[in-house]
Amino acid sequence: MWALSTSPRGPNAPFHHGDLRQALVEATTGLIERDGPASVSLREAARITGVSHNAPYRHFPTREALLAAVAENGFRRLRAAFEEAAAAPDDRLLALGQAYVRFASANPGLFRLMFGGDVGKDAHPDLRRAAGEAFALLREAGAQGGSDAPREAALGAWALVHGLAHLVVDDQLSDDLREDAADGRLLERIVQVFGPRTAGVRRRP
Amino acid sequence: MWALSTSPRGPNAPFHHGDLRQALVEATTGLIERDGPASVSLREAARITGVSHNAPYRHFPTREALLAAVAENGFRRLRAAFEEAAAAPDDRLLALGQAYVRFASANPGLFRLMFGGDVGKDAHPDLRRAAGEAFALLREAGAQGGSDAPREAALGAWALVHGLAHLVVDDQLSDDLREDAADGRLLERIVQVFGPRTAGVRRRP
DNA sequence: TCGTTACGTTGGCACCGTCAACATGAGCGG
DNA sequence: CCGCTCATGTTGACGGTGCCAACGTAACGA
Repeated sequence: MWALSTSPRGPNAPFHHGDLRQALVEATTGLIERDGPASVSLREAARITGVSHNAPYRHFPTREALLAAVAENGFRRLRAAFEEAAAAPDDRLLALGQAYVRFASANPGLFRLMFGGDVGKDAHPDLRRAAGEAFALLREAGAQGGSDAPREAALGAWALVHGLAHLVVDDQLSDDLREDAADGRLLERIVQVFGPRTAGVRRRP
Repeated sequence: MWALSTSPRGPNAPFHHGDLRQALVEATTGLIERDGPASVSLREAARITGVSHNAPYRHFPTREALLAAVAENGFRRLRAAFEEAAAAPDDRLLALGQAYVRFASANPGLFRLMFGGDVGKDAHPDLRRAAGEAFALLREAGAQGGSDAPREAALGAWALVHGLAHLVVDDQLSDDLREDAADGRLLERIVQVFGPRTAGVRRRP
């Protein structure tokens, strides 16, 4: 899905790259998905992009900053997925949850980077902001659930979906379950037997 | 909580350490809690333990094997916590969930190592076994929930608690929520508005 | 046209994981 | 009690990594 070489950049390429920053983010995204966030290397990203091992430092002060940019990009993509899911005519909250798990299944490495705690949102405010914007839709949909304890209900829903996504990306589920999780069926089944306790929330009777 | 130096081992310590393997596991556990699983170094663990940088290789074929041993130890401790919680007279499943979140709150680094996917259970069967044994109690308690879809109910309960634990260790919760999560109150409140939909699952009312 | 400056390169440092060769001494057969 | 064996620990080396410092290149505005 992710081409590791964004632009080969032959031996007599121009001195200036053009958009090295974006190229590095894309190359790193590919590396993360291939090797996991822990073993991604600044130097290899540079190699793939076709620049010297120190060029990245003109755009990112540190390796973690590069990873933060990749994670930030991930949160933007997650928000786009949420927006698409929120347009669904049926159960909006379920659709958002399914989008969440689907995103994690499709980009396990990226998901682990975004939520693995290796980047540290405190040191990267832009990352925190992007994450907050991604979850705005989710909070909004959770708040209008009609529960008498909306805070707890929303948190429970988030925890349930977040946990399911983690079980997928950390490979804790059997193959068939992982498959069912990826396309949303598993979450649908879970929600049928396990959800807000308040009255009349059974969707699609 | 974890002393980083297990035994200073002065300059004229005996050639043989005695129980280097265990000492390395303990030192590494401390390092993980201090710096996170990603930035723990074999050489520093050796330094702390007071041996040369290559001594660990007599006990662990690779850095990942050392981390796997630490994670395995973590699963044993988690199982002990489960056993203690299962003795609770009240709601056993809730008590197990609270123990789960409490363990994560008390050992965030270790929890991230155990579930972060950086170790890979496939390559370390002992780790997989220890994890399975830790969850035996949880599965058992989940199965006797009396739901008409026990598989989905148990998975939902696991996902909810697992997700809540991840939200804690990955620092996604506000301070007061994290505190409430650590001592089990938050999970109790969540379960009151969000739980199995089937009737009569409240044990010992 | 020419200087400023953003962007990229070369070279070096300390640290890391890992391999190979060697040193030590605990434990056992005699 | 001696001496051998071999598990355990040490020294030294190699390539790779993140990052720093110094330098080259060319895009662009005065």
